[in-house]
Amino acid sequence: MRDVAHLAGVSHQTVSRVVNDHPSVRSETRARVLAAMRALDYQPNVAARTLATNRSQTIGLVTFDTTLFGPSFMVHAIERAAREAGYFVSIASARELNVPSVHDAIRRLREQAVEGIITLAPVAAAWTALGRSLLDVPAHVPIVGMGIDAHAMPEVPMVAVDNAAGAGLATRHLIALGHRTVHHVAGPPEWPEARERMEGWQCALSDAGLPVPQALPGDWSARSGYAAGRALAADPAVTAVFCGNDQMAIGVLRAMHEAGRAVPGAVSVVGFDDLPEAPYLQPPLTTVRQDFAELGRRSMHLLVTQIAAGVRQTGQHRSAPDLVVRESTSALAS
Amino acid sequence: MRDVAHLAGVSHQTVSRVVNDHPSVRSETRARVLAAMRALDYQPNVAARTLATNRSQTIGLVTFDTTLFGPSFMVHAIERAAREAGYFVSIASARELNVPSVHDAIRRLREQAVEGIITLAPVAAAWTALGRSLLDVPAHVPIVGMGIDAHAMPEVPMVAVDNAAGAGLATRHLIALGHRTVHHVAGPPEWPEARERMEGWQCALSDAGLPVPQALPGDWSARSGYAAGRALAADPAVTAVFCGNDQMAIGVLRAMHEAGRAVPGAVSVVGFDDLPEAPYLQPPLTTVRQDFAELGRRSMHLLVTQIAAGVRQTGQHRSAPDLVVRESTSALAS
DNA sequence: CACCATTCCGAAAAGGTTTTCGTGACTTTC
DNA sequence: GAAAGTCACGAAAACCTTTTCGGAATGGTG
Repeated sequence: MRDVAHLAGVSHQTVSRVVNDHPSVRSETRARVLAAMRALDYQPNVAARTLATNRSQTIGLVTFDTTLFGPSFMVHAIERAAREAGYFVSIASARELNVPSVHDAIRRLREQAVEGIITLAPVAAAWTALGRSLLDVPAHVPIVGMGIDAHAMPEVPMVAVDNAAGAGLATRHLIALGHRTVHHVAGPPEWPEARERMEGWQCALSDAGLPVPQALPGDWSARSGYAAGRALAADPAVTAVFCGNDQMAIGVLRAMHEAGRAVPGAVSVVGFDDLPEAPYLQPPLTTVRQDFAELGRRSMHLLVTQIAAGVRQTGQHRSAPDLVVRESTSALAS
Repeated sequence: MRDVAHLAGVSHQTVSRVVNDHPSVRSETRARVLAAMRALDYQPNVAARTLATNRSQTIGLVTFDTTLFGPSFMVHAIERAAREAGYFVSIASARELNVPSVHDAIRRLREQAVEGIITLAPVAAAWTALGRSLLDVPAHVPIVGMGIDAHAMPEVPMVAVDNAAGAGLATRHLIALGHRTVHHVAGPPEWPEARERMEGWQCALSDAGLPVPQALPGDWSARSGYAAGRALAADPAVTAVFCGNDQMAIGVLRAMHEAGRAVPGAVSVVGFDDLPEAPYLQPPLTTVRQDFAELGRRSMHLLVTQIAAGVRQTGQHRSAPDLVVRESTSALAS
């Protein structure tokens, strides 16, 4: 910067003014400075700027498993939104699905002086711990939780799809097709999304006065869906299955096929997420679509608002999912 | 830090020494300082440290579409490896699939003073531009390209799976099953991976003295695979298809099914990547597996080496893929 | 012509750490 | 017992910006 100032024949403060678009600098001077900057390939030093302004222009993202479709899409959407808002994004993943890992990721991020944090990691328990850490360091760190447990963490603003409503949509769709009950392959209970979807499914069944079978445990993977599917296929009473996500639905479809139970002829299957591949599965999967891009934008917006205001906000921001009916569901053959 | 020093009754330099594990500080003093740090919940200021040491402890990741399985997995693997090596990772995505976008992402990263860059974005053309930018700013910025065009960019070290070899494996597998030729659904030509797989497929056919049909264009998506699949299904001469990735293979499987052409009875299909869902598709997909986690570790290792040495390295680091045979391929019924 | 506003720019402090150098105290060695 | 060496720590400079304040030049006004 000193060199630039020297070359342009001004002082370094003037260069700073040019960089920051300060009004009071003659346009002729500005041009000279800009020329010098280009000539020397000047790159402002973020560290020094951060030190002087106390603003890092960076937000932190704590992830757990970016291999899953939802989170990976979210990373993309958030980066996009952050760039447009003039922020960099730094990511820190939780090593494992437990409290210390999430805590550690947040610590690393804060150490890096991020201006705000968005978290994609699940673990209701970890959020309790986060709450504690947030109380330790009073609420000057803006944060938004994506898909966190709203009950356990009322003081953290959250944005998520309305999972219970989505599950309700799926379950009622199957009920309307005449199924006497709907079975459920659930995601891991550590994920609030999984629990909410399970609740939505339970409620929809209860409200319709139908029996609520035991849900089968899954871990979001097709492999776990396949395992659950084999169990369901063995029971001739099973005619409708709602899966916690599309990957597990893929596993269920496979298990049904192997067992010779036609989908949707004998068994109807519904997923959740609407993967890009969903229309091309065999059969094309009926599923609940959530608008990940919109969620990403919303969370970023919420974070920026908090950063600007310097005040923690609260509240749930739920977006409504849609049911996309394809060919994996049909009326119960009576 | 001043407060910590004051509380511990030492000067701030001593605190710095404790933080940086400098040897010459009496253990009793160290304990006092550590206690003070804990008491005041002291967090060292990264900006100031970066300013003083000229090291940001951050590496940059330029991505394009983290929605695709490969890249999203890679982000995960790299973050993991980076953390273990003591680095933060900051991501910047290219807005579009062209030169200025990639260039801009790199500029943003460099502005942020990252110590090195790993790029997951494709576009051979963009890499040419990157080469230019690297010459503008002489090689003090360590970099590694994942899946870049090795011919166009010999001076940038790269790590990738041996795509041509993988494509050869797949194609020869089909040839060995008696197929008279193998059709190909290719990824977008902007991606070097797609071009290398295409070349591997061509070579394998030529080497076997078989005719090389026109490849069908795809964009990695199941949708594009489906479109290509419909065209292939309409041609009764088609008995074997090698797809540039698993998603497109999903689309092809669907198209074959709709057209009433049994897989693998009438047509054999091979994919590339080995998605976690691949074993649960209908039929379970024969595909080429690449070890994404290993690739992530390797690229990080290469980057760290460069950062430590302060010298740009070059060379290709190829890892060998495996063919995973499942049920979507079978011998040609003669 | 003197005075005031306004515009443009420089001087200097501040931000929090690392690092080099120096100093005093203590230990070793012949 | 003195010289040499080691250890623990403090003083101060350096890293590169931003920002506040004040000064100088310019232009306009009474």
